[in-house]
Parts: sequence; C-alpha cells; structure tokens
Amino acid sequence: MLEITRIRENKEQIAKALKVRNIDVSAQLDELLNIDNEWRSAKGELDSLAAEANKIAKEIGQLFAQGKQEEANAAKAKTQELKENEKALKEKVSSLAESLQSKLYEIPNVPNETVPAGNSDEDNIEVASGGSIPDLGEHAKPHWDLAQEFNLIDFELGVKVSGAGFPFYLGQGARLQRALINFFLDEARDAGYKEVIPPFVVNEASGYGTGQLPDKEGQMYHAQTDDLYLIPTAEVPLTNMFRDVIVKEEDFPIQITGYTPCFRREAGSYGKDVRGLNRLHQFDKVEIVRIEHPKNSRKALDEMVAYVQGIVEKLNLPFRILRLCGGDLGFTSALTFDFEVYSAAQEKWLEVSSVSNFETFQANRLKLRFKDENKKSQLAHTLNGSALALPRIMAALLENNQTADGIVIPEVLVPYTGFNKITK
RNA sequence: GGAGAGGUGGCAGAGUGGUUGAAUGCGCACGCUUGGAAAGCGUGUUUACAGGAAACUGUAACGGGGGUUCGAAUCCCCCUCUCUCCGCCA
Repeated sequence: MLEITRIRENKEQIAKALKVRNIDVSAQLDELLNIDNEWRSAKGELDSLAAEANKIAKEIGQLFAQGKQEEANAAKAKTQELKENEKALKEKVSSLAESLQSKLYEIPNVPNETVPAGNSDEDNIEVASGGSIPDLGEHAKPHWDLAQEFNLIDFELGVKVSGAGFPFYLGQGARLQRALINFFLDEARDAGYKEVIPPFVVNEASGYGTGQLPDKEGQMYHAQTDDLYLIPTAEVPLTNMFRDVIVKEEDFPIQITGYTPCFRREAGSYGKDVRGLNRLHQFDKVEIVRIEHPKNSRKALDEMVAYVQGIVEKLNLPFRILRLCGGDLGFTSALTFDFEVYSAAQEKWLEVSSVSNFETFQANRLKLRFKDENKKSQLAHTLNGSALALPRIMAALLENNQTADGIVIPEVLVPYTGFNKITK
C-alpha cells in the first residue's frame, strides 16, 4: 500500500511511474486525493469539536466537585447540540477513512525507475545467464517419464489421495528433495540468514500484511472453520514476524530464511504448463527475507540476486536472470529479478526464483518501522526471494543430468543425498 | 470441547466514572556527582493522524468493535486472544 503522504506530494510522478505497468491511475489518484482532502477537513472539524466538548466536560467535573449543581446541569444542557454534531461528523470521518483505505489497497506498488516498460513476460529483459545447456540427444526424456521410470515421484497416487498437483515423492526422489532443502538452508545460513521454521497457516491480518489479501484471495487455500490461510509462500509468515514492529536501526540488515511447503490453488491454470512438476498445488521452497534500511535496500537486492545465482551455479544448471518489465511485475513489488533454469528435455525455461524489493509497500501495510537518527519513525524496506523453489529445480536436474544408466546427482548434493546417481 | 481467570506504556505493576496519557518500580537516554565506574541525585522517555519552518498545539488510543454518560482504562453488550484446571490428543 502506498503512503497517502507520498501520493499527496508526488501524484504526477506516481501516475507516470505506474504507466510502466500499463495502467493509468491518474483518475484514481485524483479521486483518492479528493477523499483525502474531504477526510482531512472533516477530521479537523471533528478534532476542534471534540476539543470543545472535552473542555466543557472538564468544567462540569470541576463544578460538581465544587458542589455547584445548577451550573453544572446548565453546562450539560449546553453540550447537547455539540454532541449531535460530533456524532454525525464522526460517522463521516470514519466512512471517508474507510473508503480511502480501500482505494489505497487498489493501487499497486510504484515500479523502481529501472523497471522496463512492457506488457508481458516477453518484454522481460535478460540481464545475465550462465551454465551450459546439455546436448541430450534424441532419447531425452521429460522429467515425468524419468520420475516414473526411476520410481521417484508418483503423480497418480497423489491424485488418488489428494488431487492433481499433490504428488508423492518416493525413495530416492524423496531423498533428493530433502537433500535440496537442506542444501539450500545450509547455504542461506552460511550467507548470514537466520533459520526459522514458521507456521504454515496464517491469519487474515498476515494476509493483508504482505499483500495476498484482499486481492489475491482466490489463490490461497482457506480453512474456513478457523479462518486460517495455508501459506502460498514463506514470505507471508517470515515477513509478518515484523508486523507492528519498530526495529532498531542498528539491527539492520535483518536476514532470515525458512523452508516451508507452499500451497497454491492456481485457479485458472491448465494445459501443458502444468505437466509433471511444472506447476503444483503444494511445493517446497526455501525463502530468504531481508528487512532493510531504505538506503540499503537496492544493494541488498543485488546481494540477494548474487546469492541465488551462486546456488544455481553450484547445481550446474543453465540459467538466465530476467529483469521483470512493468507488465509482469507483481502487485506489491517495486523491482523484481526472476531466475529461470533450462529444462533440457522439455526444452523450456522454468522459473525457479523471484527476488523482489517491495520498498515501503509491504512495510506500510505491516507498520514495520525503525527509528532514524532523528528518532523519527520511518518505514523500513522489505525484500524477499526464493532460494529456491524445489519442483522445477528437481525437473531440470532430472532432465539435464539423465544418462544411459541413471541420473547424476550434482556434486554439492551428494553429501546430502548419500548417493551420487539415481538408479533403478 | 467443559469450567474459571485475565488482557493497562519497552517490561513489571497500580488504578473501578471527573485535570489519568495514565501512580510506583525496573529498564533506557541525557546531565550532575566521580580520578574512573557503581551508587546517589536531577531531567526526560508511547504511537498514529491533523496543523506548524520549528517550538509546539489539537484529536484519538489502556486487546478489537459497539453502547450508556456532560465525562470511561474504570459501567453494559458482542468479538477476539492469553493463562489455569479438566477432557481429548502428536
């Protein structure tokens, strides 16, 4: 959520910046500012009315204390009209505040000035790449065939027990999965991130805090009996740790990491993009989160991108890094870099990480602040990134590393798997 | 799930209708004191919004919402969370 003061002061600039997302919010901003003006004047009126009422109430108290009953009662009568005005004004103020709030929720984050204009993922800009795409020859199998052949993942069994998109990982497949999780967590810890195991369900307030609510409600599983949401990403609990918190400036940078399963309804997804591990309702992910001083967040984002690149390289996967264009940028993000790895049998790029700087957008919703050198509270910046999402990494590993007699495990993972090749 | 108790400032903990944004203690900050430190003494120490260049002023907030009242942390109603005991249970 954008700060209203920022909109007041930089309306034109914000409208212009949001054009990068292919949306025109000028009219919305004007409406917002109108409401804000109305709200402020009503609030001012209410405040002085309340001041007057408070003053009289105090006087009445004193009159009673002095035993001047009659004068006190006379003063009481005087406040009747005041009370009625106050009540009406109060309602006006709160309804204006409410409508202001809901309008504010509708405006997406202002893209960073380095975000390129564009409509879709086709307009994203590749900023780096690495690794080499293996030549698998004609007999390359997609990972869903390999998973079946080596008995690593059972999609059918998942359908029976839960539904499509909830696979069973079996034997060496399960061990590889666990190895990846442990490898990612260890790497993150070595890079200075504090490990956390958060709850996998969150309340409504947390959903609002990081921006999943109100607009992306349909993407989350909702346990209605208890009004809890299954987390779509560890970002939600890890960032909400800092909701309503005023951190100390010297605590920056705050770096945390956590592994969680992620649950996504993926309403509306279908077709061959969802085949195998490409898109699941439940998947594992290790997330890194940073809470930063505003002046350091840009640098922090670069560090996070470099970190993610490092682990992708250790896994020897061909990758590319994309700077997301305005049209592909998430609602809450100011700047995002996506990582894709090449899955050589499917012959396609798969997104495995998204590293974003939200600047103050989430912090404003979260009321996540710090005291600056002048002892003024200021919104912090929040950032996060996948490091990494497992299924597509698994897909690429299986496909890219297939050989005539098995699937080769990357060297860095062998200490974690306990085997260096998946065999029948 | 049943019964009970309770949610007050960074923490502990008073306060049951009237200068209470809130005693007191701890903590913290600054100053005095000291060779230095501790102790001691003094001053200060919530947040949000509005107005203001600032000093500051006004309003709101004692879990959340609503009500009674001239006036509510204090009374009433609803919700919520926590704790204790019992039950169930990994």
